[in-house]
Amino acid sequence: MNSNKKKSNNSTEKLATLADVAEQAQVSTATVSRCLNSPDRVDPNTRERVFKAIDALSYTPNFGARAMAARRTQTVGAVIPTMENSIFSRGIQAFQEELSNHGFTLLVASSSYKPVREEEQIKNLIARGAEGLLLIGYDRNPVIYEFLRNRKIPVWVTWAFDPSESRPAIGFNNVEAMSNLTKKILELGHRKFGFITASLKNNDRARNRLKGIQEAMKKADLPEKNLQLVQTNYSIENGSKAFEKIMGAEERPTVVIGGNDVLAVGALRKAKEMGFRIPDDLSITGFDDIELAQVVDPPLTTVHVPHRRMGTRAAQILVSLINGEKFEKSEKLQTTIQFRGTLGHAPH
Amino acid sequence: MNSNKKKSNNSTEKLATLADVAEQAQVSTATVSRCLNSPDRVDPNTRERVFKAIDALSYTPNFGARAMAARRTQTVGAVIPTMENSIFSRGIQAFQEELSNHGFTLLVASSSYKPVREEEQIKNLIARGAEGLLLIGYDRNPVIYEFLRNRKIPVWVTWAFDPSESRPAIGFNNVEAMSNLTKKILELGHRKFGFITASLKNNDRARNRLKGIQEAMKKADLPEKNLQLVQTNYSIENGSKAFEKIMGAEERPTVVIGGNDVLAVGALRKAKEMGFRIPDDLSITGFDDIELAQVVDPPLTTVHVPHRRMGTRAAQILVSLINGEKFEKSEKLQTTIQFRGTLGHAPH
DNA sequence: AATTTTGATGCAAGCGCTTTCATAGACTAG
DNA sequence: CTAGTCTATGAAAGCGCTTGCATCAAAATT
Repeated sequence: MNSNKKKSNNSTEKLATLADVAEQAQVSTATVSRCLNSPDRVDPNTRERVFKAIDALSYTPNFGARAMAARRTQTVGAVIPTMENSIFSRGIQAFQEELSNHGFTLLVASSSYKPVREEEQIKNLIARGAEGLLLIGYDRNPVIYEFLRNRKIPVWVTWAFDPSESRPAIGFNNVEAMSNLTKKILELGHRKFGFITASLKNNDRARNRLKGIQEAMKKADLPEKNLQLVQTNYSIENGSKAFEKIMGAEERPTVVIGGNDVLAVGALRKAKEMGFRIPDDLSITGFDDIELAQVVDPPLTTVHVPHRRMGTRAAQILVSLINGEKFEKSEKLQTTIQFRGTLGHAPH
Repeated sequence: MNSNKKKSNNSTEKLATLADVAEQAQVSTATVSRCLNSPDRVDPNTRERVFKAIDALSYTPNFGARAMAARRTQTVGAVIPTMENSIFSRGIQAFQEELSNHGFTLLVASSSYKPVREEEQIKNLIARGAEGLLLIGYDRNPVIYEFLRNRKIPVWVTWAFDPSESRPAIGFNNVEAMSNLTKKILELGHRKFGFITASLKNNDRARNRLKGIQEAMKKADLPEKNLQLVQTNYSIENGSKAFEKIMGAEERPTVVIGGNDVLAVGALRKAKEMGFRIPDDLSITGFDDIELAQVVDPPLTTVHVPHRRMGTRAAQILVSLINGEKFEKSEKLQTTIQFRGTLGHAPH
């Protein structure tokens, strides 16, 4: 293009490097490096000179170069399905705090619930030097696991614990959690169910939650047709739409179970718009117990998940793994039902 | 330590490198590199051999090495105050989508509203090769700006537009937005105000929102004491507490303005708990118009911010800047008042 | 006083890539 | 048939750092 592109910004002069600092401080690059990485191995006077030079030159170490030379990045990656709502934020927050305690940095990426995008992000994180990976749920192309195994990158699955899966994980049993909730719902006399879920494809957590409902229903001798299912993407708006769809059917359920809180809240909103009194005319439940659940009216009855504990523990495990410790056991965390205002007796 | 630490995981065998691929495919490293970066510059047969080798070895390029050799990272960084609620998520989502359209990757970090942490994160992003930076609001140590200028890293401020600041930005005028809202509130007869805000320190957006209220009140000849102020951190819970505090005072306001939706929703929840009928007994307003605002009951009257447009445009600007184009003009986006159910006439 | 130990520093070899420049072969044109 | 033009490839020089090894002076030990 035109020549002024060359002149501007970052093109002309180069940024300060370790070598520049070394020169300015009249020491070798080795010494500067030591100042940065093990300051006590260098004489206080020299150190001061070096730091002065660093300041003067606005020097920042080049992470890539450092990573390459040291063959360490002190970085772990996580790819979560979405950052748009706060389903994962509390857990990830705890994850990163704990990592930070161990001197690690977290790189997060999101997949938008798309397998292809997840794969890209995984590779991207690896390329950026992630020494360990946190992934949500089990479901993904085995090729990825194989790839990761080849590259010897420790991986840990979270947000799920499924005894039928061999891969180690830390999380809760989605089948059990949902089955427990369903039992409570059954006790309250409900016999016709609606379930709004994320797409079941590529989502073991969603499938297992469904399974939990189905198992509990079966135990109560309810036929499958008593469960009306709608799959959609996680968003409040979609929850509303799905709710409308369910209520448009001839046989209306007396309870609508949300695959997560976001969906449930969407349903709740629409339900109120449509004039349902909650929980007298209709019950609604969620899953996750994010902050949202407490601010809607009535507050949402939901399954409480120990997000923070999950995140913290996951960090500890991953750090051990990276440090070369063997570690193969899954850990199961308990969920509890958080009774609030949206679950009541079946009407009549 | 014990020797088995050495043996496990990533220690023993090394990962495949470009050179390994080259050897396996019987070509030079240059050719492999070309296969990756400009595939059409290499013979189809060779290319196929190379890709086969890449697959066979589970090779992934080392980002750090590439960045160093190519002196490009195609990465931009953003540091936002928090990921815990969705205030920034929509804007950042749009930001990243647009970046992605231009072949850039986004690295996000969060500062937890702490200046020190923000500085760390900025340096971290720079170290990781961010070629441009998106920052929220103007307020920060000038030293940082100076540092960034030295390093020739393009920076753009967003989520704010303040004509009195010289630094270029894209965002909305917080003073104006809040002043407009306040005028509406005044028109409805309110004379006593409560304002729940984030800490005013290091937060120009919060300060300007306050200023907006104050200006409008002054224009209406209301004394300063008619505005009761509580500073707290952004969270629903804190919003509730702040609300309690405000209502504990002898002179109760007839309207409580939330510095953002999260705070407002916390106030709303507590207000209902305390038995206020909203908006008959008391009005409440928010700021941001995040999804949360629509699901509370009554739905929150708030200031709508064009998050997505802001993010998209910010990405475009930053990309231009990185490509060496000159670009110094701030852009102002319009906010609108989103009237919903929590703002009504002053009681009596 | 002679020897050993210690501490601070420098030298230089890489880490895994990109890219310039050179080369060699295959074509095209005169 | 020779000169000129392409095209596909390789050799090798770095990019900015860390770190093992060597060096040397000063401190500690004998």
